[in-house]
Amino acid sequence: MRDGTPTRERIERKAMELFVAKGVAETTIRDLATAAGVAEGALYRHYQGRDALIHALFDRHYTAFAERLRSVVRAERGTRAKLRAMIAECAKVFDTDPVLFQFLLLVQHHSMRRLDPDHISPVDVVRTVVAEGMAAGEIAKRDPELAAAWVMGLLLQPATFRVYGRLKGRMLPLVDTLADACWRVLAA
Amino acid sequence: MRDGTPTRERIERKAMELFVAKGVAETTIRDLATAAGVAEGALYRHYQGRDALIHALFDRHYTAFAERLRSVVRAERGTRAKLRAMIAECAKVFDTDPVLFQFLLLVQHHSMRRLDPDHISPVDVVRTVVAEGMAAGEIAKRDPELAAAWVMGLLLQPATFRVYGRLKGRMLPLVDTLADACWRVLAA
Amino acid sequence: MRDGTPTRERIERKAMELFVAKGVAETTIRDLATAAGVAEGALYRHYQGRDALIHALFDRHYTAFAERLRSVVRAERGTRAKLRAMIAECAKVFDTDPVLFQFLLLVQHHSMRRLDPDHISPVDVVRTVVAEGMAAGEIAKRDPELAAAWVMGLLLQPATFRVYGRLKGRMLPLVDTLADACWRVLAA
Amino acid sequence: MRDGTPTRERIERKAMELFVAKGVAETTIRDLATAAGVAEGALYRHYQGRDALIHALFDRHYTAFAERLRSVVRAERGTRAKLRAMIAECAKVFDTDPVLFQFLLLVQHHSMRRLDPDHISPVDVVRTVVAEGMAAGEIAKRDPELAAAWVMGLLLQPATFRVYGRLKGRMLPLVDTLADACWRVLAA
DNA sequence: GATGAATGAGAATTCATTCAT
DNA sequence: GATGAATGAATTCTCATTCAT
Repeated sequence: MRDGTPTRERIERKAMELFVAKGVAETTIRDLATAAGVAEGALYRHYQGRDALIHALFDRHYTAFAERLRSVVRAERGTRAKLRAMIAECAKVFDTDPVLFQFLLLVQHHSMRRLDPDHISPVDVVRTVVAEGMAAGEIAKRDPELAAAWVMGLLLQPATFRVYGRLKGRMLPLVDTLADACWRVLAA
Repeated sequence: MRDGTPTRERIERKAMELFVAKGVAETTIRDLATAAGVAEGALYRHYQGRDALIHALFDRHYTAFAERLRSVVRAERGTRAKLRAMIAECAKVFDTDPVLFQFLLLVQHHSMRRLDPDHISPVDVVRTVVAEGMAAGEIAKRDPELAAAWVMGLLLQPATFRVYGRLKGRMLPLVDTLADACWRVLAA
Repeated sequence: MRDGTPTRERIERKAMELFVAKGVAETTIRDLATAAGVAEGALYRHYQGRDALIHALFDRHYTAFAERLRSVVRAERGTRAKLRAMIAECAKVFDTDPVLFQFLLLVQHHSMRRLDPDHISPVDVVRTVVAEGMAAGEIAKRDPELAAAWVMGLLLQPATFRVYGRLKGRMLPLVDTLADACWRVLAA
Repeated sequence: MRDGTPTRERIERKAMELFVAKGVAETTIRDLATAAGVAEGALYRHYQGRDALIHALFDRHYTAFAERLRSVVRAERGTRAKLRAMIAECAKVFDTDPVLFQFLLLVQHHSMRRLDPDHISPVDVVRTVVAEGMAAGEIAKRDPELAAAWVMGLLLQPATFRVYGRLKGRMLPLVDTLADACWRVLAA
């Protein structure tokens, strides 16, 4: 332990930072080892190989994030409140740990195709909320996949703009604005 | 010319297909040469190197696509009609040439970050339309970047879902649905 | 071509020499490349990888040697003459190209298990000769595999002793001695 | 002691098995540690390093085996009986402990080449027996190294065929057959 | 004595690019 | 313009050995 953090954790944190900063394909084992302050070979005690490390990282955080969403959703009553809670949770992550948020954004382009199918994904959580909202007559009936896509698009595209600098400032103050936009799109 | 198509065009077409199918970073010169039916060295007749090929490809199509959007927008009067026209144009590209659509809007690569700043981008076109709509009082006044992000999110996220198989069918029949959604989000 | 020999041939010749001199497992790609006078990467244009190179080399020479044996056997009439011809051929190889002979000796410890089963092996040639000799009543009837093992043992063990320096001199002068020994063991 | 066997013995037994099964060069310290049920570092308590382990293992058993041969030889009178006794002893080892037999006589490794010169080897025992047989006029006079090679070849090649599955069954029933073959080859 | 994470020196492999033909 | 062998610099991965616990 170079700085008190267990090696494995340090590797994963630095890996996430590098993946976000340079891209997954552009980050080498050497980059990871240097950033984590260990020898290259040390990574192979913790992961089978580069791909395994990447996959483990995506899998774990993607699932953990889905659980977080599910948890905040469960704490609310009514579709609108649930949507708002999800958006607030995302905004909180974005503002508190932008690296994690951006890392999760990368998922689409990498692991999505080969994620453990029995793990739930954030998309599933959104989909469930809107599907239940339709069943309850709170929002208009349509393909729940499309509705879920809209919710995600209304949230993720602004986040992406923020990442690329087109939008400034934190996301948390935008929560109500974003939630309202979702509601206008979905409402019955 | 192996099949009547000039070499350069064949290279670019196959390159785009590979970039979309495997990712830009994962596609090697050898892959490109094999797919295009030429020797590896031949690529260097046409481009300075790998990066130059990627950049040329992206730059050309990205700008052309922006021009197409600008052109359909110019043909319409009124923000709602302009938005619908842009969405229809995107849907047309998505259905006719999904490879091009993914290459331009969904595939991650470095070229996205370092576009020639004097070239307009599709995002700029969208931004201009919503900004003008706000100025004309047709849609609610807010940060035009945010509004542009919403329009793009409402379009691109469903497209992404289609690519990954969560949504089925073509995009063209969805045009009105998508345009309506945009309108609900933006309208004054 | 560094010395007029095509690269691929040069690689294979040097590889054989190194495998015999240092052992297969102890010979690195770098060793091979250096000996052949090419860059390490160049090997990968000719072989998929290290294992493929080794396998190709064994496979080719083992099969070629079996063909040589079959050919000299076909030219003779009578089991005794056939045996003598095989032994003479082996001795000739041993004296002319000791590296090749030793390389073939290595086969047992490597590729034997995974040789292409439709290729004939030197062992098969020997086995066929003794089996036909038994059928013709020229040599005693017994398990042809055992008889073949004996013939090979009487030949290969002296060869091995020569390699390790326990026996001196060339093999060719020993041909009649070896053939007689075989005959004493096998004869009816 | 994981299973009652002292650690050191367990390591050596498992090492021998792995060396025979995968080859000496192909067996890693990790393989050895895993098979023996100890940590990698623990091996260094017992041996200076990998090579020392291999050497110790080979040296000890090779010498012990030579002693066994010498002992059975001493118990017999007459060259024919001595040869038969050696062959029987080998067959017994082959049938009882095939791993040991293969490790000593069939597996290729460097230790074979750098044996302590003051230790006798099984080959020396054979050589002595045939040399004495020649001196006693019991077998034909010729190069004793060649005669020793023949004896070993007539024994080891069938053993090799058994290992690779060309011959079936145990070696012990073959003892007389093998001894007779040796005798036919060597006899005056 | 034992553990297993960590090291560091290779080893195999990949790949953009060059160049003789 | 075209070819594909060759280069050489990275890159991933392996593994004997060390060392703090």
